[in-house]
Amino acid sequence: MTGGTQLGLTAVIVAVVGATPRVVTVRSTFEVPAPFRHDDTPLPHRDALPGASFAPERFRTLQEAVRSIADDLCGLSLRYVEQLYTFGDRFRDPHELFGGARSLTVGYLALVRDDPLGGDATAQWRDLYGYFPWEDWRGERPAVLDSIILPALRRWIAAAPNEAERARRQERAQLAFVLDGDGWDPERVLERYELLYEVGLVAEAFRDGALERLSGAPSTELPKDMPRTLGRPMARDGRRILASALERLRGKLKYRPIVFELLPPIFTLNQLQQVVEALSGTRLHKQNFRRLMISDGFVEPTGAFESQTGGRPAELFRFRRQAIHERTSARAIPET
Amino acid sequence: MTGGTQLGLTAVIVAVVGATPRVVTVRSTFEVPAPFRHDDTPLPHRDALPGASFAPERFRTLQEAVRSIADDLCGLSLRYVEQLYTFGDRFRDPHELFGGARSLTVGYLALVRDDPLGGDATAQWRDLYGYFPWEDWRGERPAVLDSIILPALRRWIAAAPNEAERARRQERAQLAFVLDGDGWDPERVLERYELLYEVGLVAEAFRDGALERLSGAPSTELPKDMPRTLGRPMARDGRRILASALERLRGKLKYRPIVFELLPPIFTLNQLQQVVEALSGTRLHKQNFRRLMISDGFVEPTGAFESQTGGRPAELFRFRRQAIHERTSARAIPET
DNA sequence: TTTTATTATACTCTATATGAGCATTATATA
DNA sequence: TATATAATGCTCATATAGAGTATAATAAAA
Repeated sequence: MTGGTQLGLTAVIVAVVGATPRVVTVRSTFEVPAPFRHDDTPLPHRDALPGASFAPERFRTLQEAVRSIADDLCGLSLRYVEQLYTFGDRFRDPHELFGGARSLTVGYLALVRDDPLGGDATAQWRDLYGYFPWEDWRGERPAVLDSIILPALRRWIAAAPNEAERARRQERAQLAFVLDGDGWDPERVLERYELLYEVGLVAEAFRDGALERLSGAPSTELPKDMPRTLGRPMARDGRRILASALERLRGKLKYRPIVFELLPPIFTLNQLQQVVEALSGTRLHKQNFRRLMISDGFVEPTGAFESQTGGRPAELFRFRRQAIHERTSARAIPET
Repeated sequence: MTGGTQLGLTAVIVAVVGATPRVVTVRSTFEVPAPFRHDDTPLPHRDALPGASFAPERFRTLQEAVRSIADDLCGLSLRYVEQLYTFGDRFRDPHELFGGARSLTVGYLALVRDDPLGGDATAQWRDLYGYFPWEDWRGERPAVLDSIILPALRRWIAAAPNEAERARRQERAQLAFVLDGDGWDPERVLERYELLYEVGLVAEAFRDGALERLSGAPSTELPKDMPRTLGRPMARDGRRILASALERLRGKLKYRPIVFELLPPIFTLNQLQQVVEALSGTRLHKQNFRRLMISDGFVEPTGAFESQTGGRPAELFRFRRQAIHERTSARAIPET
């Protein structure tokens, strides 16, 4: 049992302020150990997801430990917590490259209402789409797609060493980014991030390649001259975990009423819609959204009105918790 | 850092033979350590899910390690592997009760075609519904529901210490088992298992209570006289992991074409339907199922026919992999 | 005070998907 | 040749999604 494993917990803590989805980051303290450090050592990325190693003696469950981390590091009391995925690929944490034990982390998604941060002084809210600018389709089609991503993908496909590999690349790129035709799937967040990593369009790919070379580990092939990379990078595999979180969130949005965890107890349908749009990254049809929310029974009117709308006052609604029981099954295989 | 943690991997390996869903089990070797053993020490449950501790130096990814375990223990080459969940509750493994380190395991769902087992001589295929007899609604409504489960749930609700708790119990039972009305949700597999555990209708609840008392740990309150318990028990929290797997499988069935991983390359629509029914535990309308499969483009006719049907020969179909691209979004929030 | 801009809300229309059932076809067997 | 059995084809009613038009209630501008 050489080395053993180190088990950590990582939290993706999400809130929505107005129309902006936010995530909590803390400042990463990782430095390449001195013996390996050169003049051209790449600077580590400083945005990290809040996390800590799991202390088995202190917590009965992993979720309790996550709540404690969120409280300690961010001063937040989490409303909704859900396990995402356990990340265990070799070298996911650069410590491993320099003699550290194999590092695994269990990722969690947490939702909170917009609250002030306390705890660790480095904790702060950041715009989620700063990390994934290609994921926000609420306004125009994201400009980076046509200016950078699609051309780079086409070059990457053309550069395939053989025909079979070219076909595979074509298929992956088509599925993730829709090279031609339409059919952007908001849910393929992780697939897209991983493809960009592989193609070398995110800074982490270069950082990891450089660290691997420094440490003497066999390193990934990537162009020497770093092209323009996209989105704000994160320490370790933070952005991969964040991508998993956004993917899960978008998936669940459709069939579980989790948005309400992000809203105040009383809200207008427009606020509700803005939060959904912020997370799904798409625009919705207002009248139909309204019809759906009401007919599904997820909301009920309070009789009160919000008049700061700039137009006709909007009725205030509250979440109907019972609606979960009356839930209609998602698109189903036809029954009997 | 007292004790530390032990990280394992656990595989739920599923196949469908005809209309019977199967899962691989191996024989558990756990024994209560001698100093704690009494005359009335509960017998450990012998069905275990295949698993092993994670060897970080040998594997680049957790999934590689799972494939290796499946090969070593069961002689199987896994077609489809998907991470389920990481189980880390205190005492999920009885070793912990007797001084062992905190044990976590990462659960994986794997699908294979029906293959003979090799490897560990104790590996064998077992009927999945042997573990969850209340989950199979393909024939009659499962008899245990009315004969045992619902009455026990009603007693449990009535025995609540106060009104608030009674309401909570009522709500949970209604959601999971539909005390009255209709609306059985095939996907709430884990919720149902956990409720039965809490109510004391599965043998593991008694085993765990007894082991906790033996070890001196604070133990759960359960009736002294064990009532008739339901389904085949499993070692440790195997059945909880299995329930997660079935839940995930049923969920994915609706929007991802994973059934095809369980079928031979060429199959009739009836075979396809039987596999879906086996996993979902429900009956489907044959003509509509056919219409859906064809219109979604998931299958294409081969031109060949199967004549051992007992009636008109059935056309043989193959899976159309491209259909994944043309995928239609699941029940969606209305767009723009 | 009237007009205009703005947003909320109500309602309508159409295309499609789903749940259900009936009708027809192609086999094996009596 | 008749009968049982299963596969396949087709129709119909209803529900739901996507899209758009119409009306209502405000604040701010004219």
